[in-house]
Amino acid sequence: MLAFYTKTPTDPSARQSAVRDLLTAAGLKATRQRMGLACLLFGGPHRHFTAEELHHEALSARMPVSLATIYNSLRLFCDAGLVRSVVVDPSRAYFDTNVSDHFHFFNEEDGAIYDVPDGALDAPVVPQPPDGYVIERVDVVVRLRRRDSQQ
Amino acid sequence: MLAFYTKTPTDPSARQSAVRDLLTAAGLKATRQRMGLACLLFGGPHRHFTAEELHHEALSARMPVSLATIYNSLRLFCDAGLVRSVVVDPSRAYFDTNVSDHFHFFNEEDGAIYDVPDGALDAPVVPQPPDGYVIERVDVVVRLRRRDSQQ
DNA sequence: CTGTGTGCAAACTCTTTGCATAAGT
DNA sequence: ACTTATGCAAAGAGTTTGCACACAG
Repeated sequence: MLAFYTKTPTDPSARQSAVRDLLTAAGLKATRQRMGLACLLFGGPHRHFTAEELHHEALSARMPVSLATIYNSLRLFCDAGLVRSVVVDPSRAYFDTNVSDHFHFFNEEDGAIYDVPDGALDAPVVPQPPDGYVIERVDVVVRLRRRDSQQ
Repeated sequence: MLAFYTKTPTDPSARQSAVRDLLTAAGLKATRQRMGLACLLFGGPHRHFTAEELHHEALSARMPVSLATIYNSLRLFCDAGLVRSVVVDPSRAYFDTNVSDHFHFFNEEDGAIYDVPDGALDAPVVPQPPDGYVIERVDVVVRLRRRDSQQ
């Protein structure tokens, strides 16, 4: 999938089939809606987004998709490892097209998420998990506030 | 507040007034419901809980409180620094009576939260925040899975 | 063709809010 | 007394689901 990012075809039809391959390789049927969403998500640089944002974006791009399908597709993409969820806000689900290990800045005031640049934050030393458990993932969220914001 | 934990009075009426002091010191009116909730939360060792759990617990302890009041009180306690929120699950708000800096294990399967023992995980080196922002907090969540659980 | 995905609307969960009543200082 | 908190029920957000129709393989 990384390859997809590093050499996304600019030719529309080649790109179309690259997206199709991406989906089928993940074991997903290449429906019109999923193709459209995958194009939006994987056609450019990595990004963070909510279901709602992706929905608006799809509608703006003249891809009629229902919000329910957005949620369904995102769950499938997540299970397939094409995107990952970012848990930063208890009231909204965020997603990230960058599924590699990395950490996040989160601005609670406007809901913006940025990647912490690689190396800016030492990978935490993984602690011993409780007996009988294995570590699935270590999430690090650096919560931000505008410097001039009062509390 | 730490003092409250290290020397919670066992004498009921002394304890009652310790809880009252805790609330008024935080600038909160000491109502019956808040006193009851504060007793449940701060009377023993530190704990993690959801609004729903606290509600059940209060009802079991014969303290009739509405769920709305639980939510209102938790928000106030949070603002007052008596408890902190733990963001681990996009569908539920968790709270923690331990407001000091520490990290969490989270078992997604049953929703259980444990503290990572101090020293088991190096405090991450705090990265340079984006211009104009200051770091409010660094959250670290170690997601767990049962060793024998398939995916 | 056959099975799966989609859209819509309605259900569902968690959380917040409005308003009349009750309680704290 | 005066002000603020409470309880209830209803509203509100975000997400999921059921079912009829449409579409991909």
